Amino acid sequence: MVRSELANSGAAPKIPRPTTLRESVFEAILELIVNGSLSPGQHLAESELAELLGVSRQPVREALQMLSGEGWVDLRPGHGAFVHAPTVQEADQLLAVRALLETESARLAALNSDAAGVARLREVCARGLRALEADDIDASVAANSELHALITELSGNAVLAELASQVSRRVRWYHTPVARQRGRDSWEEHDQLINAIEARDEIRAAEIMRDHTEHTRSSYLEQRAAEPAEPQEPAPAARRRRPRSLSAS
Amino acid sequence: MVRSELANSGAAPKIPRPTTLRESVFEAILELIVNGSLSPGQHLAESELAELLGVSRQPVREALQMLSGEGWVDLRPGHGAFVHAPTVQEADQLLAVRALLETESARLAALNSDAAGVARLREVCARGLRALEADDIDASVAANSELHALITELSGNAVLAELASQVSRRVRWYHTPVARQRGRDSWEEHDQLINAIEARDEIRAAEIMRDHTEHTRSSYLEQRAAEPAEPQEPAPAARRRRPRSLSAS
DNA sequence: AAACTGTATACTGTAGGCAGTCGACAACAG
DNA sequence: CTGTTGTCGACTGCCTACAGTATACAGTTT
Repeated sequence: MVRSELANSGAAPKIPRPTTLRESVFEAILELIVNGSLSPGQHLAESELAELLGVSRQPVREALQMLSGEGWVDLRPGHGAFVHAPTVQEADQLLAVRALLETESARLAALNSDAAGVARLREVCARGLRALEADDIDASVAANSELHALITELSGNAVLAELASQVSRRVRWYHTPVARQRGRDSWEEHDQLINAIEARDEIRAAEIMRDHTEHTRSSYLEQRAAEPAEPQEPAPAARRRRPRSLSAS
Repeated sequence: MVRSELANSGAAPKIPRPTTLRESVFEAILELIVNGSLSPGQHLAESELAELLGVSRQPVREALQMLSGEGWVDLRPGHGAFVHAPTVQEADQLLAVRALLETESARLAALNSDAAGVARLREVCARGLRALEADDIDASVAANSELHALITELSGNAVLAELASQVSRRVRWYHTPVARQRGRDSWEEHDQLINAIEARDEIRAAEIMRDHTEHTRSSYLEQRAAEPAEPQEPAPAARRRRPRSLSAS
């Protein structure tokens, strides 16, 4: 059954399917949170976001609920959405979970990966190092995320990869400012990790990844210890009324 | 500062706070999925669910998005919601993740738990055994879930507990029919696990939990192997039009 | 007879609107 | 002056309505 000539003419550019509005809004708000335009604890009024983004309240509502599902905002019935304010304890717990998930990923990756996978790992690793040399922090951080994501993908466990991805995004938010501290060491550990994966040494791969994630964890805790204290008061949960300023800057 | 007499008159019946409608709808649909009224792959039309539950489409939409976030339904833009149809591979991966999370929970619980926690564990364990003696499968399964939830709680890592809880709920859905197979063994393993936790033996606790979850995993795979094949065709993703029957039974 | 095209139908995605509720502030009583 | 109560404002939660779009069916053409 020769369906049609068009079907075989591959290279379908996949017409720029306008994704649903709620997804665009989701990305937009997430960006505002990650880059700090919206500060933790801040109240998010649907109407204001809607006006700011030029859409109606409905897509904003749905986006906020998606964000709530991934832990970016807290939804208090009747009160609306508040940017999630992570406590030091919670950040630490999240880092612990990330360590667990990534360690297992590395172990499985060592068991399952093939030459092609290793090649991809090396490529990303090289890219990260180049970014580091060039003092391009953003590119370095991005490459770091990409490398970890790739490892979880190579684990062959999609569920694990999905979970690790979510956890990683939040971790990155919490400790982005810390990232610039440890660059060189981090990429050397990555290199050793790839070696272990290539050698199919699951024990060593897991070990290196555990140490690696523990390093970033302790580095995060040091950073926090150096700071004065919790920036936001924990009890009143930041109920300030009328923030009125969503100025994106 | 004596606030008021009322504040101290404990035993507040906590007026039946009407939770938001979307949460009730969420629970209702989840129940329909878990008990099989809605079969995997089935298309869920918002209007029908809305009419069935006596609410408007809006809360249904929001509930469906919550369900999508936890992996119960798949949301295809422009096409609506479909009950998630887990593949054998995915179920296996989920069981692997559960094993990972619960093993770590058991390890941490062994490190952190106190006498009170152990006492609660023993209480639940005893309850589960009684249910088993009485051939009360439902109560036994419930106690099982409760026990595992309690262990994750005792781990002291709330993030880990939250993740484990979500994963467990889905696992339970997948292998509920399998549960009745291994009852006696399961509760004996639980008993040993509690002993290890009480003895602060993190290594052994983790070991027992890993074996325990691996047992249920292999038992699941055996069950699936005994069955003919995948009940639903994977490719067309179940696009059947007009199911029209949401008959709850 | 087979395939293509036009039309009808039904569902989703989004917008707008209304009632209920919560918090804050001000007036009032003790 | 302190504690209480009434009123106002604002926001959320939900419902209804409309437009856009994908699917199925039937009619038409080759």
